Amino acid sequence: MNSPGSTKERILGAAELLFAQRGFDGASLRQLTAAAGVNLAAVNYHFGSKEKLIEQVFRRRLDALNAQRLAALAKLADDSNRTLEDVLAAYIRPALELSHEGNGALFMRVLARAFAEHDDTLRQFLSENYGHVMRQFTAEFARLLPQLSKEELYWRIDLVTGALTHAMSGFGMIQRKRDVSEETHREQTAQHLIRFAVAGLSHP
Amino acid sequence: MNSPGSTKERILGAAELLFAQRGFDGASLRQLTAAAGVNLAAVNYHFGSKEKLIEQVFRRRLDALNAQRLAALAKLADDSNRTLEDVLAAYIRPALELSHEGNGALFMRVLARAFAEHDDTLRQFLSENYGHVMRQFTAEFARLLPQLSKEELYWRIDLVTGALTHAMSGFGMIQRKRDVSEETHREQTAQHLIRFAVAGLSHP
DNA sequence: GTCTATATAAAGATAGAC
DNA sequence: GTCTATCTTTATATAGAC
Repeated sequence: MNSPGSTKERILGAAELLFAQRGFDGASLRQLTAAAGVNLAAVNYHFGSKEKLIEQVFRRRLDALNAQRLAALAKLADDSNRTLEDVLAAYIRPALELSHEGNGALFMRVLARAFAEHDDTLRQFLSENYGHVMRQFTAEFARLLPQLSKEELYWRIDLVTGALTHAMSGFGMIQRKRDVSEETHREQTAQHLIRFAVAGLSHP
Repeated sequence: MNSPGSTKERILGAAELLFAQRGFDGASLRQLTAAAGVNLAAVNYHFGSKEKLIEQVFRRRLDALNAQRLAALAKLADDSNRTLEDVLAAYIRPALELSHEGNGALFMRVLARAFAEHDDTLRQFLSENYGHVMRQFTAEFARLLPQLSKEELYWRIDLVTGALTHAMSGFGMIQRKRDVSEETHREQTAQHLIRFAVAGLSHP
């Protein structure tokens, strides 16, 4: 790992912010290095190219996020009474925690952009590196919803994924009311998302 | 309106394709005019700027689409027994029809990009020109779901919107099976989306 | 590891001939 | 309304001094 204030880390932080705000094409290396307070040449020195930098922006967050999701799912494997709520919580809560720490909310916007981009290179990178996570959760959904055909299940998972991605990309703007604690607010959000996902997956 | 093969119309068609594939920043005026088979200078002559061209790409589809949605909603106003399904169908079916005609599916991808962009200029343009549509539908949802608090309703509408936008942006890739007619396939898709939306909005 | 300077390509936009 | 030619800015990337 990199030390917190290192050049590499500052570039990654600035990249996350500017990619969230202006997109991968919209944010130039000039804006990016200026925001990070480093030299223009530093990106190519440390990452090789803009493309590689983009991959590292994803890796920095997704490695930990998906490890947490799989750990939460593994924990449930012991419990033979695990419910759809439990499995969805294992998927949603780590992302929700990330979106409330530091610039995690910005990253969720970057992720939502990646979804909308339909860019083949990026999709392949995400699929190769993190595809196994979705596959494990899908298997678990199939187990808990045996009445659904394969096609029906895929439809619902796709719709739920779209809903969650969209919602989490907006977290930078959701205003927590002053009389609600940070903890309570996060818990309410989790409940909204989980209940919606349960309804979307399991309706008759 | 423009004649179908006019320079203006060909630019709009090429822009829709390239914006869907590469985004607003990713698609350059050079690529765009080359694809349209027109001169580079034609964009600035006919539209004034790239920004104005982007607005026209939206107008060309959204004017008709949202008019159809409101017309379908108005038709329901007579029926005092109208259901949530009816209202959702009024919102979803016109978009679904658009996405199956000509390059309509490409436009749905452009629209999904616009959602993910979080670009203030674009959001303001869409809100100013088409915000009244969402407001009318929201009022209708509130009437049909009186048990939900305002906050709860907004959450659910936001999640459903994300799901539908995501789903419709993928229509270019959904493979219709050979033994299913185009008509049947579209009807099945409509049913998937409407049932999902009903469940997401009205779960207890 | 960081800097300046620069190479090279491509962007949006416009002027002026036809 | 369409063309060529060009202006100006900005992009990614790299070479070579420190």
